[in-house]
Amino acid sequence: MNGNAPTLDDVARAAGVSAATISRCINSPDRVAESTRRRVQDAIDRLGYTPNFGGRALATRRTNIVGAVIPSMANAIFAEGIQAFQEELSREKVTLLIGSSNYDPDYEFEQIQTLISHGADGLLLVGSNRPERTQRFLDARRIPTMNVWCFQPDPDQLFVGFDNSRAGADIARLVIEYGHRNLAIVSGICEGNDRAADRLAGMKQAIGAEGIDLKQVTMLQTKYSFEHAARAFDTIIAQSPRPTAILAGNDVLAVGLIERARSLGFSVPGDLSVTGFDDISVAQFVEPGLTTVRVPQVQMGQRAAEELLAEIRHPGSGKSVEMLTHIIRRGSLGPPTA
Amino acid sequence: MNGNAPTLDDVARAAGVSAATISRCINSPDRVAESTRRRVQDAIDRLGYTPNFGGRALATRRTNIVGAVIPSMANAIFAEGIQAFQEELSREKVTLLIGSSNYDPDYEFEQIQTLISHGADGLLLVGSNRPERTQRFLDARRIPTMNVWCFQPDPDQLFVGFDNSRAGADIARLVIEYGHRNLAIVSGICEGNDRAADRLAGMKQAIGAEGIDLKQVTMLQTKYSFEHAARAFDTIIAQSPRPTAILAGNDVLAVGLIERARSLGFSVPGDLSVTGFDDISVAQFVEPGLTTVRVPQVQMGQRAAEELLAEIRHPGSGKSVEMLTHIIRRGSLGPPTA
DNA sequence: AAATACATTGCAAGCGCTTACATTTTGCGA
DNA sequence: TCGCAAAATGTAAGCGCTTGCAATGTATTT
Repeated sequence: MNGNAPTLDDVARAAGVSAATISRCINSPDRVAESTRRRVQDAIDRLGYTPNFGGRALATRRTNIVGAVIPSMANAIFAEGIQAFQEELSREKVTLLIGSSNYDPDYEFEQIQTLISHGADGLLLVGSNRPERTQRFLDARRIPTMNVWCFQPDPDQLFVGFDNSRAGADIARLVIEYGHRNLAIVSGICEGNDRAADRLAGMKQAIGAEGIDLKQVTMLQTKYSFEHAARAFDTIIAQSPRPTAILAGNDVLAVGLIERARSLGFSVPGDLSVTGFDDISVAQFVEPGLTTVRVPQVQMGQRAAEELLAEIRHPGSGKSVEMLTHIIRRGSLGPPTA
Repeated sequence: MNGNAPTLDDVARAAGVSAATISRCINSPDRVAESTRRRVQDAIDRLGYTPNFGGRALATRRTNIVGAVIPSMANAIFAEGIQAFQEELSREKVTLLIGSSNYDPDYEFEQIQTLISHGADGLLLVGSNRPERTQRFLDARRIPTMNVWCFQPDPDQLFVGFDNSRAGADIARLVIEYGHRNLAIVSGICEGNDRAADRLAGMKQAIGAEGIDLKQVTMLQTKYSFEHAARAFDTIIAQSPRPTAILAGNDVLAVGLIERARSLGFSVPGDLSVTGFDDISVAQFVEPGLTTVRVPQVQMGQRAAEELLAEIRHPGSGKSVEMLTHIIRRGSLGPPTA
């Protein structure tokens, strides 16, 4: 905030009208005569006036801010979706406040509180299962909240997302179709991360259904980073019998696995197939291209914005939307070699 | 904002004291008697009170928000730096509002206005040369502003960045040292982007200084995307004599070039070397690894936060800092083949 | 020409909070 | 016990904006 910022009154004086008129010029221009509007606009431009946010928030009891808490800004997974979300919001003159939780529920709660105390009219959150305490806070404040990246037919909550479990099952089934029986899974850490947990559950379910003994499947959970993936690879490759395919819980892990494999001299998919999840942009630029589950990030972001805004403006009017994923086939998945 | 949110008065009534006392409990607890403080804290907890941001902003003329406008959220270039910036801020209980300009000066100006009107106490901007109009606005408002990703010894402005021109020269020199005489440059679009322009200028200067005729160097400017880079590659590869090395203005372009090269059957660096700029995380995962200029993103973000906060709290006390870049050698640059 | 409707504009009361200043309470020395 | 400084608390005036209501001006109808 700033000492020399011009206020409504300054503009009013400059334009020779009352403050109310200026306010109306800005908020409902059609209630003001064309000629005055021009004069006012002129004064606004000349003074470089911008409405003071605090004053406006106080008077309207609306901030036109929505908050988003994403698990991480450091990788590309959420970038596109958030970008789309933001674009949709700014079309409606709503500002986005972004926080990141680093996949930590406590930190997520903290971020949520910050956002709320900054007056966020609504919230975008990733995933759905959060601690009791967080949910209680949200409920008590009756903050319109949109959950993305997951989907549950829960009438009390707003979702725009997809079924991680089903998508996980789909990709697992595809791998098995290719003839792999000897599998490993490298998942994200499931605790506090329902998307990771659901993906894993879906994969396990599909694998079991295909008659493969889950006890024979090496399963690891690790952080979403190239290095962690590399370490996971080292563990997996030491198994005997050695898996012929690794299902990764997301693309960052998958790329990490592929890189490590190749730098150790394994060929992908010759010696070993790898699949990903999310279809972030690296997925098509890694060598070989990553066979992965495409998540409709952009659509998800847009739609989430629409429905959240609807819910904010007319509580009860936001709708939940289930989106579909599909598998993108690139080179990283092939048949197993004998 | 929320109809049922308790206000200071509610708390005051519940605790049987005046609103002023509650305010003091929150902002300067030591000016309140221990016993009342406990009673008040109790009421606050019971009611789940959180100060209203608008009211507070209005009264203190401080928001504890800083804004950042980055050119793009869609690629990874700014992600790490911004993350570091944000972490540093939140340590000080300051919230970050992020906007993106899509490399468009007009849109940047718009975002800046939004940020300011939301009460940002200070601003983080990428690069330094912005339109007259933008600069005037900033100056008029006396908004503490930090410029990153560039460095100019301008006493009137705050910088935490590095010399793009020098770094550009460094990498060009390295390429020439490898024996390349036949060069091409694929730069970002320089108009309105001083970083891109400086990098290009540095490269040209170094190339000229090594006695290579700049007229023989194919130079293209294009948007930062894999596809645009691919198209640029097609142009370059049609040149005769064919360049043996391409200097890219950033890593996204470089990766795009490499991918296109390989998919057309060229070997990198066998047939053609490629260098990047920025060292985003894909750079080490593309095949071959990208020889590029490492930019100290994280440090830059941290330091920018520190100095900007200093400037906000005590105008005049923020310092400009020049950081150093260095070249990371990976596989994409090799000697030319005869 | 008077009456009516409607479009413009101004007036003034808050919105929830902080803070300078005024007032009350408390603690302590004489 | 009284007086007085210091500590604790209360009072009230804004901070910049929106908005219901009132007042004015203008055009249309009778």
